Amino acid sequence: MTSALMSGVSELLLLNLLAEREMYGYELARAIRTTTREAIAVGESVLYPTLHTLEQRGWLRAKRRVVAGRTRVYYSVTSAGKRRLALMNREWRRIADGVHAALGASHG
Amino acid sequence: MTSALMSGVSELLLLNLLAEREMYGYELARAIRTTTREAIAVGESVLYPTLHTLEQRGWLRAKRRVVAGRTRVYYSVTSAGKRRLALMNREWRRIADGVHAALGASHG
DNA sequence: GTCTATACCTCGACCCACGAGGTATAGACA
DNA sequence: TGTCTATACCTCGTGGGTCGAGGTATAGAC
Repeated sequence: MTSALMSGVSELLLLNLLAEREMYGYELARAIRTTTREAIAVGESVLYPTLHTLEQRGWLRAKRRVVAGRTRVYYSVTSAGKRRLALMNREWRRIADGVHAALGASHG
Repeated sequence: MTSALMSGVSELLLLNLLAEREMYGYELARAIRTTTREAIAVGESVLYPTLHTLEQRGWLRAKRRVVAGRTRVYYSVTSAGKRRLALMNREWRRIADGVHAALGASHG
C-alpha cells in the first residue's frame, strides 16, 4: 500500500512465494504480509488482477479446488514463470543497489 | 529504464540529488547515472515532466539561467520538498527491507 | 439471526514510465 | 559552408500497475 514505489513489487513477491509451493489468493495475501514482516500488504484489488495477468502471460498455472465448501484457486509457477522470476530478481537487485548507492552517497 | 519497478524511484533520486545542491535537468540525468553507478538511467521524457510536477506540488523551485548561450533551468528543493524527501526515504526503506526479507526467506 | 473471517471478483480513477518525436544553440571538423 | 555531436529544453500518446470502493457467497461462532 501507499506510494508509487510499490509498482511491480507485487509481481515479484507473488512469483517468489509460488516458486516455493502452490498457494491460493487469500493465502498469498497473508503470506506477503508475514514474509515481508508486515512491511508490505497487497490489497485484493491488486492481488487478483495481477494473478490473472500472470496466468494469461503463461507464468502461472491455475487449478480450482473446493475446500470446506469454499472455492479456492491454487496457483503454481510454470517454467516460463521461473525465468520471469529470475529476471525480476535481477531487476530488483539492480534498482535496489542503484538507489542504495545514490542515497548512501548523499549522507556519507 | 525497463520494468515497473522504477515507479517513484525517479522522484526519490531527483529530490535526493537536489537536496545537496541546485542542478539543472540535463545535469540531473547525468548525475543519476553516475550516483547509481550506471544502474539507473532516467530518460528525458520521464525527467522533465517529473520536474514540472514536483515544482507544481511545491517541492521544487525553478530558476531560469542562460549559460554560454544555452538556457538552463536550475532546480532547488523547498522545505516542503525536504519533508517529501524524508517521507520517500522512509517509504523506500520500508519496501526495500520488506522485499529483502521476503526474498531472503525463500533461499535461506 | 447477526457478525466475522474466508474467498473470489470487477470497475473507474489516477499515476507514472517510456518511446518517439520536436526545437534550438555551441563547437568541432571537413 | 555543411554536417555532426553534445547540450538543453520540451510534449504527446500509449500502456502498465495501483488503489479504494464495491459486489457475491459460504462457514462458523455466539
